[in-house]
Amino acid sequence: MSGADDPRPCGLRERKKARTRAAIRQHALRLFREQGYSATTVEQIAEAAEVSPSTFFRYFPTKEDVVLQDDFDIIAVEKFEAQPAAMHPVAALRASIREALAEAPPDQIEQWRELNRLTLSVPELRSRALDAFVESAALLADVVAKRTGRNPTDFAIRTLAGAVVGVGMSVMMMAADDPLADVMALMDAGLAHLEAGLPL
Amino acid sequence: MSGADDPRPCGLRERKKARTRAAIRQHALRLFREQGYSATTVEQIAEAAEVSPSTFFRYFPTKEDVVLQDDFDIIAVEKFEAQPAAMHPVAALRASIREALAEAPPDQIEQWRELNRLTLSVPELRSRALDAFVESAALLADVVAKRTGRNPTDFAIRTLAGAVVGVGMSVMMMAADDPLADVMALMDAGLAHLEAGLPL
DNA sequence: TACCTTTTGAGAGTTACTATCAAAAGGTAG
DNA sequence: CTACCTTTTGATAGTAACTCTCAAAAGGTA
Repeated sequence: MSGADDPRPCGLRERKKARTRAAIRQHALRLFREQGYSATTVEQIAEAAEVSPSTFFRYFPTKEDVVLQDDFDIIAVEKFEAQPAAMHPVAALRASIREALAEAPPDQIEQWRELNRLTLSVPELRSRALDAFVESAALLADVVAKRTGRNPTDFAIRTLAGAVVGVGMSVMMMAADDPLADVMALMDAGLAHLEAGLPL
Repeated sequence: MSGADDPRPCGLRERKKARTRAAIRQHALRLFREQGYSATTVEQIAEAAEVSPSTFFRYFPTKEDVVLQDDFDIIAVEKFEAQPAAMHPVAALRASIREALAEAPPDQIEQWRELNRLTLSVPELRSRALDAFVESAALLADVVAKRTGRNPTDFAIRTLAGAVVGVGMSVMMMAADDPLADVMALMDAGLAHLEAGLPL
């Protein structure tokens, strides 16, 4: 259920921590599903996971982070850096997303889907997700700058990164309107459209 | 109830409300400037503005809204709708922003600047601002759809709107890095770049 | 003046989050 | 196994952003 945990569980301590973390998230998501995000208190989550509220906050700095702490971005960025340098940035990004999805186990993808759904439907979470998106964009801009041997603060590069992120957000909003939509497929289409020069 | 809708502040009541609202915002911004956003409590603001905390929350649903409730977007959208229908959406948007700035009094512009600075420097505010940005984009997409006689849910249109918003955000982040920058000039340059097809 | 509506403040309550600190559990050396 | 050190945990107390309710005050009207 909780997908990508540490690939090598070393000490007993590490394993227990991972289990606690997974338990908290699992019970949190269940409660959110059953009674809604804001109607669920941290105290309830802690009780369900059989830890103290203090411990909850040790594992997740905020209630939002139970939903938002997500490794998809990180994986995608890793994939991006592995793309051939000659590739157009937008094309490289599309490839990265495709690869990240292809390699992830199905239950991981299903969890991403649920987190996505939740994020889109709770305004509080959506705001923070957008913020994370923008941060990823800054990272993307840096990576693109490195690939093209230009300054990371280059206006053209940052504007491009901004446009990419904007398309991503627009896709998120479209997916929010239609919960049955395949977010990742839409994302690919949106980036393809951007690659084509945004024809109307 | 006095029948007709009143777009102008007529009675004493309306004027007092406007004054209270302005006082709260003014004292809040001063306190934020003096001691920082998060170090300032709603209680302090209420006391400075000589109202009760209850009254503060009647005027602004959250502490964040003191900073974020902003009429620039609304004005810009109005301007946008007044642009000739034949104009390219991005060009029309650039013109709208230019006009909105040209018509606003200098002190209004200065306040926008300060709000902008604050918004960029406080993560909490930034998140919410991004959200507002995206909402404006949805509005923009609708307007563009009307102009071109297409479906408001048209993928190409929403993707274009997303890209525009993304460029806007990227400009905001660049301005955050360099507080001396002229946000509006950067915004115009970014949109011009997008209009040109995002050449690297 | 009398009356009705809107606005306000006071008070109590909820919840996310922070800080501290002693107890418990995990891990290690003798 | 014992003694010891480090990490993790839970209890407690506190802060601050809200929310709700209700009666008093102020604005407006007949």
